[in-house]
Amino acid sequence: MFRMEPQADATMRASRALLGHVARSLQGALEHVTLGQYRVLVVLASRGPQRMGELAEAVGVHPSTLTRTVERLVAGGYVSREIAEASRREVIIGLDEAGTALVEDVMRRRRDTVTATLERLTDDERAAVLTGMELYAQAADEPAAADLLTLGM
Amino acid sequence: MFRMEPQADATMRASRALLGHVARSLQGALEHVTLGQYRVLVVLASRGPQRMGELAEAVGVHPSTLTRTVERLVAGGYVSREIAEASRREVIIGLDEAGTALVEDVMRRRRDTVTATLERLTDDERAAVLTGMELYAQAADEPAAADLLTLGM
DNA sequence: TGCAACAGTTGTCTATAGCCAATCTTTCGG
DNA sequence: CCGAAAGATTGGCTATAGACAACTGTTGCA
Repeated sequence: MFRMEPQADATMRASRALLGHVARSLQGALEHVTLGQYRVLVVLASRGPQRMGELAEAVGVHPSTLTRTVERLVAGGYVSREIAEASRREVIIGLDEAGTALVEDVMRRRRDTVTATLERLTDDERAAVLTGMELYAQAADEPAAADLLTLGM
Repeated sequence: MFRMEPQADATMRASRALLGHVARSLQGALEHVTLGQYRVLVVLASRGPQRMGELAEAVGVHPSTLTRTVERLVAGGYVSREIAEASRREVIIGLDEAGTALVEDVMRRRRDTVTATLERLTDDERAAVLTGMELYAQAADEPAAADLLTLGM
């Protein structure tokens, strides 16, 4: 029977580092929108335009709550809000320019930080990181979208 | 000139997986306290008892905001609040039982998820993950506490 | 001893988030 | 073509967070 602790420890340490990078990438965005609002943007970025109902379901809030949140996002130019062609009682929310830019900016920052970290390593080390990260990512369950949303991914 | 993208991609994927694990570990706690309140608990867990002023500074909020937040945490039995022996104008906040339990529970869940992920790998693969994670953790700047707090780490 | 600086709290205000119930419009089925 | 169901919004309420200004009590120093 082997001991899991050393690996788990190393992974927890690396997770702290990675999460520090994730967190830092979010800081800028959180000066413009709240975490809850950012979560809406992330859903739209990954799933494309959505009906209010789907969106509320995806984000996990009451439809009436989403109405107000979307109201603020529209006011900020982050999302667009239009009546569906097919059915006039449905309302479709989509990412607008500011929203797209915000999400892309966060991703770019995150990626830059990761890249900067990797650049401190030698080629061999970098290859080892690649292998380790790929294995971990594969072994992990596909992270439930709902889980990630908690933290605005 | 080499291409950084593959490594950065893999690392971003792994970060999503890890972040999913972090988020899931937080879900339970967020049924009891808000993310902001949890951040206070995390600071206390990592730095030990603090003065109100230090704590407000660490969490990055106005002292008056912290007064109210601490009020709620005391009411929930998460933290203790007592006047400093040395100076009666200072107030020391410390983790109480419920607070300690909450933070430990989150950490335990997180660790369990990581461990479960690693258990799906062979010994060799696990060793490769260990190596990769350690290299990345070393190369990363020590994550600024302030950054981690954004996500309640 | 007396005053200035320090540490926190309290009062007041604004913004966001969250829910439920009620309402309005639209769509769909009989 | 009429009533029920669907989709979203509005009104009303509570809780949290956040800031600033004003205030209270405590230290420390001159």
